[in-house]
Amino acid sequence: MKPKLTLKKIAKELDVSISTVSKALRDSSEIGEETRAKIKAFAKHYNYKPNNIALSLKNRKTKTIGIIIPEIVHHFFTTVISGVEKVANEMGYNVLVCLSDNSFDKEVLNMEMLANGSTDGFILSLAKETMQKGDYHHLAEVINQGMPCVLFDRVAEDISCDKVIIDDVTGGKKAVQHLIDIGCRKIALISTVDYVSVGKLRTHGYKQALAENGISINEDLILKIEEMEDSEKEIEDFLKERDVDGVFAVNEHFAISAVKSIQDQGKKVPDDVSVIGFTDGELSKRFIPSLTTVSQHGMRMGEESARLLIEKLERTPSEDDYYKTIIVETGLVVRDSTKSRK
Amino acid sequence: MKPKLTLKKIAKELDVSISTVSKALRDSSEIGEETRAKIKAFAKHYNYKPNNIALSLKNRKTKTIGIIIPEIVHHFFTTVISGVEKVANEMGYNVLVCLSDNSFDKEVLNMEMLANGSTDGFILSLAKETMQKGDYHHLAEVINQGMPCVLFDRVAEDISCDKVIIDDVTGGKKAVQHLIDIGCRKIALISTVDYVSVGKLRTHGYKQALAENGISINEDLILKIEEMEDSEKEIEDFLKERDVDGVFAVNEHFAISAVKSIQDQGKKVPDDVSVIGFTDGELSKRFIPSLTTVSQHGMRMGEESARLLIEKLERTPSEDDYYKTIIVETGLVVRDSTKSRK
DNA sequence: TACTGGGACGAAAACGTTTTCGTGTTGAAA
DNA sequence: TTTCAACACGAAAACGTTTTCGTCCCAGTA
Repeated sequence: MKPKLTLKKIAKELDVSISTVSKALRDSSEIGEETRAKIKAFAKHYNYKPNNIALSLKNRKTKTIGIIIPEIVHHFFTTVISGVEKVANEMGYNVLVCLSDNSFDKEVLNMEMLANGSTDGFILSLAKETMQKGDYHHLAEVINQGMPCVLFDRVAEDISCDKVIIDDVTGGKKAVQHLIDIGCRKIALISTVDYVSVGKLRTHGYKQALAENGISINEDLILKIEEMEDSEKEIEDFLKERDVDGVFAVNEHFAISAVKSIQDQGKKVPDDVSVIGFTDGELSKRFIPSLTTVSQHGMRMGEESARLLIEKLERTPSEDDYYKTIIVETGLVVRDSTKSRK
Repeated sequence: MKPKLTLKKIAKELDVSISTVSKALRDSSEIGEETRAKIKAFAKHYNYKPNNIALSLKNRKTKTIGIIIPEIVHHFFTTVISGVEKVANEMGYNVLVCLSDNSFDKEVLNMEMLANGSTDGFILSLAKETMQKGDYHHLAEVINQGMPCVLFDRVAEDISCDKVIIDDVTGGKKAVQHLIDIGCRKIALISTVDYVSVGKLRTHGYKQALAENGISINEDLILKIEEMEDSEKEIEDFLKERDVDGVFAVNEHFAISAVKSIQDQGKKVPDDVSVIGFTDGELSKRFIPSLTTVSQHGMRMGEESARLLIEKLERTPSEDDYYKTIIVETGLVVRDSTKSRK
């Protein structure tokens, strides 16, 4: 086991000064042809690599960006990470992933860690608990310290920073419009509680689509789910007592639970009831019947977020500073769970 | 925007020396009651947090561990990350996630980054390409430099370091034994090419189970898939021409493709053919019929890996050093895709 | 011969910590 | 009055870099 090589050791070995070694390795013209060659050969032979930590301290930048997500065992978020990683790597950045577990406290903790020099900036999707509390002081504080920050998907209106979101309203509208187009009239909505912004917005879209098509909104056809754990049963109970010909679910899981309970009732998807989900994941794709969904392009969102962040990092901070919000458009992926009933 | 507070600034502000501030904040008895209180109050009020990078440089440890995985959009790996994160956080460590994209070059690059001071050690599952090449010099080198390292799931026999694996042979055997127990005799295997260790080992288990039950091994019932992309079609073609009553697939995707093509042939799962998969993911759980699988306990593997790594990090390196291999046992989760045919 | 300029290199500061080892002041013991 | 702890604090080195500014020497010019 040989300990890591440093400039100092090279210097001692070759009997020159540290500065000379540093300059030689960076191809400074200050150093004579001969010494330069000697030093570079030595460094190469013993596989010298500069110490990242020392560089970070010196340059006051770490070349790593942090990303904090509510949960990792979730297809959408992993595709986002994937996108972030991709452009980060292309631009020479590392990615530090943290999980908030949807907990406010963990989110605060994570941010504190990342803000204390570990990263140059970060990308964040808010924890459910944070949105519920509506407490964003930790964000404001870190941003105020000059740390660039990009919010994605689950964002807070009143925080001023870059954002990458999808147009949830339009996405929801698109989904419901599809159901209407294929002839559904009694359309149920399975959503989350309102403090989760995406749930609220998609519900908006649902209502808009109905309104625009002259279909009256029946609040009894709207289910709002709080706990993922009990969702399956709740959905089953909900659908059992209602006569619907279309279901719009705000995520994959709800959509699948809906399909199941419809089938359990002896009805068929899509023949009797059409079902459409949100977030295009492996589950939707491979389920039987495969699910029609509104796709969220997580990869693209990750890429955009990373690009936005790095752009900000590599500019002088003063250069006309303003915050962008990028809206990545949703797509409708029509599969087997919806079918025209004309 | 206020720039970050440092010891130096506090010192200047309070007109004491840097050392005094440092000591006061660390509650050194060297510093008088009064000054200590004053400094701590000031630091608290202005929310001083020590700079992680400087600490890392000083202590020569970063309190972060790296994890390199072949792909993140994969349920198993995300559960592993989840496990790693959990125990890492408990022990006060951060987690730096890198993706090798199953590419040898990216794996090498990632390791070099992580090894240059960014992390204290790392956790790794080999890229497919790496296993194919059988080239582990990058690993050997980094380990030789004294960086602790834990391999999980896709490991290399001839690298000496800690390892966390499942008993793939026994897992495969367990699966096939289950099929045999419920009365299957013509059992197909859908596996990966042999250089992916897990594919090879599970194939072993398949053969062992057959042998132990006096069923002859028919190589024609074994399919080895190279490219994920074409897998669906390959499986379809394979199953179309063969008469089987049971299928053992080495992952979720293959299992689902198998179910689909069996159904396309007009046969029923599990009535005509029982199907069992490997790796218990969301897909298996929510598919209809839900899949019987061998569960791999990714979370546990992540936890064990992290524990192993941190344990090594926090011991003096000389203290009787040896390498452990932890085998986390697989479980059989019986669901709707297998059924006794007696 | 005296001066100048530039080539080749080294010393030292800086990034933000921690820690070891002074050093100056006080109060009490001799 | 002298001496010596104990106390409270500061200076400086160290971690591994990069970079600015010297410094030295030699060759070329006046």
